[in-house]
Amino acid sequence: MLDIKLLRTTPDIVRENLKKKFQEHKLPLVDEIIELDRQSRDARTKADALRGRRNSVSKNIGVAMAKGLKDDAEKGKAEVEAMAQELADLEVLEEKLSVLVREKMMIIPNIIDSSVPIGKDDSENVEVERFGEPAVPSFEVPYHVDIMESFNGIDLDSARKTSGSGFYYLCGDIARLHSSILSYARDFMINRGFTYCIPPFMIRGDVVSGVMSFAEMENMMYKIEGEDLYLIGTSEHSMIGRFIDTILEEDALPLTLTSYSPCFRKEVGAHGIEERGVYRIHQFEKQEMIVVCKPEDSADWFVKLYKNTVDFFRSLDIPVRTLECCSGDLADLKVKSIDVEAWSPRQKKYFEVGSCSNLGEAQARRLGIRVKNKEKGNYFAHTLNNTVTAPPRMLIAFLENNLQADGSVAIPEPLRPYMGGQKGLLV
RNA sequence: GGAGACGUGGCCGAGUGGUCGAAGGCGGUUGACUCGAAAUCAACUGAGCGGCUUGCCUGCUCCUAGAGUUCGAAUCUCUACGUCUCCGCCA
Repeated sequence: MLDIKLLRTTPDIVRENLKKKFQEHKLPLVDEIIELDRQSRDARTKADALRGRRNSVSKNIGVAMAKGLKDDAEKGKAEVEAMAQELADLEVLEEKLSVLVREKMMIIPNIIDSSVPIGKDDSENVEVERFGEPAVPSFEVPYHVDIMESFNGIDLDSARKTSGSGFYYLCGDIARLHSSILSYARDFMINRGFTYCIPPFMIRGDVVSGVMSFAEMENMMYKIEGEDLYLIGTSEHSMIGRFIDTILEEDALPLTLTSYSPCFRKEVGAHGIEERGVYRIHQFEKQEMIVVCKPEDSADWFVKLYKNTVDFFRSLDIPVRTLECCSGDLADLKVKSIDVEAWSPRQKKYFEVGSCSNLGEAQARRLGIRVKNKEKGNYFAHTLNNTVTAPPRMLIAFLENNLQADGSVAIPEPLRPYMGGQKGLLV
């Protein structure tokens, strides 16, 4: 959500941005909003004047009553009553217009960063950089479920019976690997100065509607029957929700947080949920990073954030690349976004394992996350979020890249302490 | 789950129909004193939106939310939501 003042004063910036995002169909909205905003302020001004008059007359009635001047008091009452209908009508109009302006403003996308590549859809996303050699071994790399099964590490059949498709039992060393990766990811981020948090895994409806659009809510969130509670789709939901309607002290910034949570997603409309395996599932776990900072710092934090993920994967010998989201594929709330993709030696291509986003002030404006400042006045913070790692999907990359010719899986050095010192998993 | 209490500014807390946007305190900022923001004293210190004469100007809105009573509501009525305490249950 943009500042309406930006639209009032420099509508061309907003129009230009719409064109860059290939949303020409929204261009008429700009003038519509400007006109509605003008009407809205006009109604507001008139209503304010009437309310002001009512307030002062009412005060005088009090004074007159105290002095026992009955006639003066009655005269005042009559005057207020006379303007009551006009005020009531104006207030209805005021409400109607301001809701309309807000609704339409919600549809206007955030101004994208000047560095975002222009493109229509995900086919035009741009590879930024590769890290590590995307090697293809001489032997054939099996499907990840087969690798897991070779260690008796997964039971999808039972999960289907108990919970349906899109769920899994991880067992033995594979389950241990899953937990180890999360623990390592947690410590990795703590070592980089982030504060570790475990947030609520369920949140109330008003928080949900604050942090996502209605469509997302319908397609992603599981609701607890009979309660106003939803299972979180990512810890970002509860981590950002924590700051709704708060005014932060400037010197408390930046907030650099890393959070763990299970994540629950309905994945309505997403294809591939039926795919056998743990690529797209209803339940997974994730180590996340969240930054709340001053506007001038968010661009730097964006780079730092995705580099953390790159470094994390590289420390586990997994080749990755960064793929920048082009203008047309960028969600409306985002200023800039980059995916971290891991190399799949089996598919001989990269696949998404993390997503780093700079939301600018858009999220903060929606949620009322402000920073206290006497001179400049309070302002909206910038918010960013990024995945450290999200197993079990991450395990696909891990197993494929660390698989040896004999079917064993090497455990990279940093992970060994979390795996009881094992150097590898033997079949 | 049963019973009761309560929801006021960054925090604590007063306020039961009329200069109440709200006493007092804590915290914060600034100034004085000082070698020194240790102590003391003084002043200032909620948020949002609008107007113009852009001023330390002015108007409106906000005391959980919504509806109602009234000339006028933080204060009265209703509803919803939330929180706390005790009991029960439980890792």
